[in-house]
Amino acid sequence: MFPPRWRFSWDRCTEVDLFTDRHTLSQAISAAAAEEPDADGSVLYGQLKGTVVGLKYYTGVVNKGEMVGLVREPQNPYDSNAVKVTNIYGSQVGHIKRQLAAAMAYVMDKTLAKVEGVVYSGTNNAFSMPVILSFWGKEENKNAVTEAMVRRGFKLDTGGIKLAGANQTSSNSPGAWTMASKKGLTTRLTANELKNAFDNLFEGLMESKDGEKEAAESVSTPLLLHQKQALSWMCARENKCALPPFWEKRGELYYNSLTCFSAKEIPERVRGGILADDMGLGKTLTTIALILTNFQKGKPLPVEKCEEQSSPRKASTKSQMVSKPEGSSSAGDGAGGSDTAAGSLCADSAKMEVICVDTPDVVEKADKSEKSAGKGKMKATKRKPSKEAPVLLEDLDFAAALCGSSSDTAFKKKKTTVKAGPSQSVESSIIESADDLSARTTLIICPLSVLSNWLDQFEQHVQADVKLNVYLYYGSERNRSKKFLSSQDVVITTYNVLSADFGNKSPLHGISWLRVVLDEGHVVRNPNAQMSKAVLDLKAQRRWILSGTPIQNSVKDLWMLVAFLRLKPFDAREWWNRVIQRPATQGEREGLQNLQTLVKCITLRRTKSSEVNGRPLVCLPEKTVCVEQVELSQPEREEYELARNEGRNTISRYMAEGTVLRNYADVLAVLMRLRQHCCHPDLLAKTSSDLGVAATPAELREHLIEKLRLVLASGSDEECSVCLDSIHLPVITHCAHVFCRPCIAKVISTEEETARCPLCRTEIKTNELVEFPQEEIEEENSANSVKWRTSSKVQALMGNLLRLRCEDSSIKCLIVSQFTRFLNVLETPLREHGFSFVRLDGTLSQKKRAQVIQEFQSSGADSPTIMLLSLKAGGVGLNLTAASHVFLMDPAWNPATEEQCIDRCHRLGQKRNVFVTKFIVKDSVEENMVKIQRKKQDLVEKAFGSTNTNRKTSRIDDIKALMEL
DNA sequence: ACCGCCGGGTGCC
DNA sequence: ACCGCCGGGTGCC
Repeated sequence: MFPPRWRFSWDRCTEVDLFTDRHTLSQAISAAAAEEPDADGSVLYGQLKGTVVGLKYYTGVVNKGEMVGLVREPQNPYDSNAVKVTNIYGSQVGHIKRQLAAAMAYVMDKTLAKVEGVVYSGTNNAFSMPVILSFWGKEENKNAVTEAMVRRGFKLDTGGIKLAGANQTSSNSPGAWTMASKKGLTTRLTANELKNAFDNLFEGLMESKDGEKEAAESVSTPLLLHQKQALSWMCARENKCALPPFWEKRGELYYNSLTCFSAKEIPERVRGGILADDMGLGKTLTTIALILTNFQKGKPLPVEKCEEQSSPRKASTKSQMVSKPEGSSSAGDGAGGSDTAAGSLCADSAKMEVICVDTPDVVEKADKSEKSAGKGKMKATKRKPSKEAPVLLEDLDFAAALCGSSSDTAFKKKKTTVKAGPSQSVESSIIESADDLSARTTLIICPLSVLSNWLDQFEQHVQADVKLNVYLYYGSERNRSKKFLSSQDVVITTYNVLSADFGNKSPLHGISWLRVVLDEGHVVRNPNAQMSKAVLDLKAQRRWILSGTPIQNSVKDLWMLVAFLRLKPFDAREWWNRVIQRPATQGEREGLQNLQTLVKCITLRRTKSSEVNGRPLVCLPEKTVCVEQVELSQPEREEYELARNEGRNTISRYMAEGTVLRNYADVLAVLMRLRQHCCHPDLLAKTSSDLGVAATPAELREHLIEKLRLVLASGSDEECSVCLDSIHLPVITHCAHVFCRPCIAKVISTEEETARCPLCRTEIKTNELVEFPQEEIEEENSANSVKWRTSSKVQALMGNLLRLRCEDSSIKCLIVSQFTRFLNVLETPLREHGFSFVRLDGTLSQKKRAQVIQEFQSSGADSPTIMLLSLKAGGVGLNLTAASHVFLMDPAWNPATEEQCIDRCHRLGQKRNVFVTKFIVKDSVEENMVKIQRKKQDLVEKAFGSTNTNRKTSRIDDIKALMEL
C-alpha cells in the first residue's frame, strides 16, 4: 500500500472554479494593483528561507518554482501578524509560520520592505513547504530591515540562497533561478542599452503578421494593403484561441513559464491587443472595418440595407442638419454633461439618418445623391453645408440635437434595423464566456477631441445603403438604458463620460460588450485615476487599444494597457512589477526579453516609414522646409539691441549671484521680450518691466501674476516640476515658481507645517498661491488695436502670401505663431489685402473649433485660404490637410512641437506637396534658439538618468547660449 | 506528520 | 522525579 504520499501540488489542483468569481476577483486585483508601490528603484536587501504552513486548509495550488504573493492579514483572529501566501490568481495557499510572520509583519506594515516569495522546490507534504523570501526596498531602509529581522532571529542572506541539491546558479535576481538553465548570462544592460531597447520596443513589430483580409462589403472605402494586414491580424487576435504569451499546455494543465503557475482552466484568452500604428495610417478605418467584418464566429456584422427610399430627393444639402435644441449649451467635456448628445445614426457616406430617442421633435433627414467620391474630396463637398444648415456634424451640439429630437417613425425605423439577435440584455451573465453570442455592441471610448472624427469616419467609410446603429453616448440627455445601448452596433463615448458614470450605476459597466476599443489608449496611464478604474472595470469579450504613441514615458505606462487587456497574470500589478517591470528597468536581459516578447505578442505597429514588400505604406507628398531669414529694419534693430543689452545685464547678474533658478521667471521674461521684438513691437504691450521689490501685498500679487503670464506666454512649454507634465491649472508661488495647482497643493498637504517649494526650498503656503485671473486674458485684446504698424517679419510673410496667391489662388496656408497676440496683429494686413481667413487658438470652444476646421478644410470657392493657428492649439490628430503651405512665424523651444504642427497638414489625405517656411530674424535670439533646437535633436539623453534639476540646469545652459553669455 | 511540540506516564540495567 | 526518556496525540494563522 502506498503511504499517503504527498502529491505534487498541481495534482492537488483545486476543483474550485477560479473563474466563477472572476469578475469580482479581477476587480479586487486591479484595486490592489493600483496601490502597489513603484518597484523601479528598489534594491534587494537579502533573502531568507521560510516556511509556508497550513496548506491543507486551503485550495490554492502552487508549483515547484512558482512565485507566490505574500499578503498581510492583520485582521486574522489568531494572530494579527499573520501573513498569508497566495498564488498568482490570488487564491490562498497557506500562511507564513508564526514567528517569521511576526518579523515580516513589522517590516511590511512599516512599508520598509516589499517581500516576495518563490516556492522553489514545491512541497513534499500536505502540511507545509519551504519558501524563499526576497526582501526589496529603498536603499535607505536596508539597514533598518536587516536589523529588524535579526532582532527577531532571522538573518537575511545577501549572497543568494544555496539550494541544496539544485544545480541552479543562484543569482541575486529573484526568480532568476526560475530560468534555471541560463547560466552565467547575467550581465546587466547599461542604461543606454536599456533606453535603446525601450525605444525600440514598439519598432519592428510588423513582420509578416497574418496575411491580408478584405473588409466586409459594408465598408465602402477600399483598404490599403497595410490596413488589410492589420484587419487580418485583428480578426485573428479576436478569433484564434492562442494562449497568452508565456502560457503553454502541459498535459491537462495550463502552465505559465514565467511564474510557473498552472491551472486546469485555460487562462482567459486575450482577445484583442494594441494597434499602435503611426497616426495617419488609418487606425480608425481599420477599426471600423473590424467592427463590420468580424462579428460573432468570424462572420460579418449583420446589417440591414436601407430600403430604396434613398431616391435622391433634391439633395443639395447634405445630411445631418439638425435643429439645435435650446438649452444645449456650449463646450467642455461633459463630465457633468454640459451639452449634447445622443442619437443613433444610420451611418453611411451619403446619407445620415438622424434618429432620436427621447424627446419627440423634428428630425431632418437628408440624402446625398452624389456617388461616393474619393474620401478627401467627398468630405470637402459634404462639408460645404449650405448656409441653412445650422449645425454641423463636428459640432457636438449635433449630438444634442440628435437626441433632443425624435420622430416616432424614425425610431421605429431604426428599430427595424436592429438585426435582433438574441439581444436579450445580458447583465447578469458571467463575463466572457467565450460563447456569449448575445453581445452585439462595440463600445468606443475616445478623448473628446476625436469624438467628431469617429462620427465622421463612420459616416465616410460605411456603405451608403447600410444601416449601422451608432450611438453617441454623451451629454446630459444621453440614453442610459442598458437595453437600448446593448442593442446598438456601436456606442461611442468619451473617457470623461465613462469615468463620470463609473460608480454612479453606470449603464456602460452593466453591459457585456462584444468589444471595447480605447482610442488614444495612452491617455489612460495613471492607474490610480478614476478613469483607469472605470476603464478596467468594463466587461467585454474583446478589447482593443488604439494608440500612436504606446509608450510615452516608460515601461510603467504599459501596465495599464496590459491590465486592460487582462493579460494574465500581469493584470495584477504585483506580478507585472516582479516579472516584467523591475527586471526590465534594472537591466536584466531576461526581463527585457520577456517584455519584448509580451509586447510583440499583442501589438501591431507600423510607422510612416515602414514598408510592405519594399514599398512604403503610404506615399505622402513631398515636404520642403526652408528657413527665410528676416532682416530687422534700422529702428527695429536699435530697439532690439537696447532690450538685449538690458537683458544681458540682468541675466549676467543672476548668473554671478547664482540665482538664475530663483529668478527663472525674470529670465524667461527677458527672453520673451527679445522674441517678441523679433516678431512685432506691439507684442510687448504693457510689461511691468520694473521688477523691483513689491511693497504691498497687492503689488506682490500683481508682480506674480505678471511673472506667471510671462511663463505661460513664453511658449516654452514649461513643465510642472512635481508631475513633470505640462502645467495644468497653473499657480505661482511667492518665490515665483510655477506648478500645477493640484501638484503643489499635494506637496503642501503632505509636508504640512514646513512645506517648501520643490525648486528653491522657500517656505510656501496654500493661501499664498496665486492664480492667473481669467478676466485678464480678454482685456488684453483691446489694448493694442489703436493704430496698426507693420514689422519686418510681417512684411516677409505678406510678401510670400501675395506671391502665392498670384501663382495659385487655391493654395491654402497655415500661419503659425506661439503668440496669439501676433496672430491678432496679422489679422489687420490679411484683411487689408482681402485674404479670407479663419483663426484657431486655444481659446476656442470645442464647438467653434470644429466649425473653424470644417470651414477651412472645405474646398468651396469662398472657403478661407488662410488659417491663423496658435502653435499649441488643439492636440495631435488635428486634420488640416487642406493647407499645403505652412509659415512658422517664430521658432519654438521644442522642435517636436513644430514638427507636430507641420504634420497636421503633412499627413494622410494631403494631395499637394507641402512647403514649410520658418521665419528667423537674423542676428537675434531666434537664430540661437534654432541652434539649440538642433543640439537638442542630437542629444538623445533626455529620458534616462536625468533628474528634474538637471533638466533645469540644462535649461540654464540654454539661456547662456541664447544670450551669448 | 518520515517533523516538532506538548504533556502524561514513568523511572537501573 | 523540582529531572530525562519514551511514545501517543496532535498539528496554520
